Amino acid sequence: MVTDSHSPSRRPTMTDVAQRAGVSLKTVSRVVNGVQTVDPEMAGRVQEAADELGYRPNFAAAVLRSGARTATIGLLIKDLRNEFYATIAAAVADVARANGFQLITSYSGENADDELEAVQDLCRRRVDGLLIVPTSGDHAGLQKERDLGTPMVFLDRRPEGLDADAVVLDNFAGARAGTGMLLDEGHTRIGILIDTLRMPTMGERLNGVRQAYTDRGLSFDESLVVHNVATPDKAAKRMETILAAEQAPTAFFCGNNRSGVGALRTLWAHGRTEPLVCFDDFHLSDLMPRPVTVIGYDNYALGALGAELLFRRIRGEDFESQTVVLPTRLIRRGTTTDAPHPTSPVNQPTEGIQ
Amino acid sequence: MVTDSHSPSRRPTMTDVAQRAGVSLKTVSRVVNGVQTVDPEMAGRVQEAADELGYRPNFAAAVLRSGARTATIGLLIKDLRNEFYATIAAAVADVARANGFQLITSYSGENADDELEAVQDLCRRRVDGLLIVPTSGDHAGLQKERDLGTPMVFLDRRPEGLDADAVVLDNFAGARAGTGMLLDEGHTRIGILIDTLRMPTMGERLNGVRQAYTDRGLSFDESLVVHNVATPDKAAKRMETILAAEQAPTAFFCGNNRSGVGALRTLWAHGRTEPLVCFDDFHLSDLMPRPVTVIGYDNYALGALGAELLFRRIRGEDFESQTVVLPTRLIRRGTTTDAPHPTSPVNQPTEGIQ
DNA sequence: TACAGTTGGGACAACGTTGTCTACACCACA
DNA sequence: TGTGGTGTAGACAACGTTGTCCCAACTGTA
Repeated sequence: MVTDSHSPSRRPTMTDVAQRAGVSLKTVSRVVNGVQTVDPEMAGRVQEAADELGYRPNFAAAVLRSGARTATIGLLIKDLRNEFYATIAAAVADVARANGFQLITSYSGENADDELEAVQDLCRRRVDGLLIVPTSGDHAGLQKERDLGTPMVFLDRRPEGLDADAVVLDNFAGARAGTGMLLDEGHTRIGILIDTLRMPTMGERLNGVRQAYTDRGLSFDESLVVHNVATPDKAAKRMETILAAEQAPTAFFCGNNRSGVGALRTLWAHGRTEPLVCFDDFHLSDLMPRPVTVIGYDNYALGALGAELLFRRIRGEDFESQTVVLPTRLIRRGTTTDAPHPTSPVNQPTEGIQ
Repeated sequence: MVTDSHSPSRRPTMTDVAQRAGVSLKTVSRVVNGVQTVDPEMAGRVQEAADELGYRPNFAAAVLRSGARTATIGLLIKDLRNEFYATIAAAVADVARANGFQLITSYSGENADDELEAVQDLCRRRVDGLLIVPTSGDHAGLQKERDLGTPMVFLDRRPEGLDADAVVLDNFAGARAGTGMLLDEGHTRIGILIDTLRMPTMGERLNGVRQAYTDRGLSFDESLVVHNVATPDKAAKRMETILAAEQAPTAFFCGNNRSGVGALRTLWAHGRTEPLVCFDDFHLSDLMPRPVTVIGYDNYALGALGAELLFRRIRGEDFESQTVVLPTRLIRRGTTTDAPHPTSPVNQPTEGIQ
């Protein structure tokens, strides 16, 4: 049997460095942490030994002993291939970096159970805070984790059954303005394509649509609403049916960019020119063959404000749970000029997109 | 002076649970880890105590003691707002999740020093592996970290001055095919817009352009190459000058999607119809007012294959450093049908985009 | 009743680091 | 020469967990 004097790939520890430099463990600790009460000659020797061995401090051990922060936040988010989520992630990453924190990006899952499991894993890792872009409905399960001392901020959707901060969009006002524009242009039969109403944001947008009708003393025909349009492909298919119908709408409102893009594809494939308003701006929407009016917002700010809020909590600031509502902006293309519309007051972010 | 019997927000530990359940620390450990040699009645009592206190295992402490993996990988990447990087990040996130790992997404920085610093921070945190989408030129500084036991895989660019795995695109073949198409259509004055040649990928693409000329016995006019086109705005501006020139090119080749999008903007704003080939596909490129031919590739596969490679290393597989070259595909729009072109052999990924 | 074998639970040390306390050497000053 | 202060370094314990070892209590059998 061969005795291996040292396991081959074990990382060197402070003890190894101390031995090599002929000093105590604690002195190495002092040098590594830049404590000034070490004789320069000795510090030099220690540094040399550390370099030779390729010593790298074990951050987790230091955190464990000192009770310091892990300097890590978690982000629960769905699909980074989606421009909307990717921009949020970019904003959060920027703020984390500015604060010297690392960011763990985790999947928010398909339902409340997945979400809870992901949160619990991050809590086991003792992240200092969590940003959650929820997919599920009920967040009551997370209350316990928050009470246990992990601050949470929700992005894009208000938490349900849970007392926590949030940064959301003014979905109602945005949809109201977008629909209003179409109504004011004389359209009364507006086809509405939305994703499932289990997403509260969709409900808010649909209510905004209804309100635009009410504002003008018009009645809204609920049969013009097409539900569960979750993907561009679905939207494109549904549009085929809609356009073929006898009394086809003369204009369209799409609840998000996925349905919007799909609907446009079909519309243009048939050479149709019905105006379409899309909630969510999307990349290159200004380069499209026909002007696309969109309801845009500062997506980056959504993430950045959420992260800032979280860091205030992490720094120990204590305040009532708050919900920041970000304004949307109707970006008219090809009709009149861009015009902002009234919305809930909010500290307007200054960060630009791109 | 008030003695605080227990600090207010300290998380409960195994010791606390043990005390409450009236068992030993070790028994709690056994229950938490699902060891079967515990009396069910006692296990129940422990579980109950743990639930009441809101006990959450300290993952870092467990890793420290047991010497297990941190089950974490690091991803160094630049700007998630860029569709190219976001897709890579999404792929890496998916593979990490499939392996039960968490993903720390960190910024790869502007230069080799930033990059090294980011890598070192992740090594202090003892990530089990690193995926790097490099921005800098020289990676020799990372050799040490790799030797110390952190496997690394480079994405999109080959490592320089460092022995490590990589997954890259066949930039040369892609550019050659794209330029070849324009030449075969009869264009000989092709304007070339590229970013800085300090990006080796740009050099490979430019060489592909040159090769296309050589293939056909044509000579390439280097004065048609516009360098340092780093943003869409820059591309749009440079195009203004180019179009105004006396002997303007009759076709264009853009080195990446940033320059491509900017160039198209100016081209279309002037109602020009010169064909343009763009390296990198981009979102909605098929919905553009005029057909845009692009050199596309499976971006998601780039990230996924890199992550798979990394996990093989993490699992302890030992093999020579390898570089996987992903094929590109010339996507002709508005001219003929899509046609793949010959390229280096590689196990073709099956994952689709979106 | 005595003994071996099996089962379940606790005591203790260790992972790699830092906080606290103490010890020693040196200097200045009385 | 004694005293006190300062500057530097080491000993020891502790962070929250798990691995190892051992012991007590059962079981079944001769």
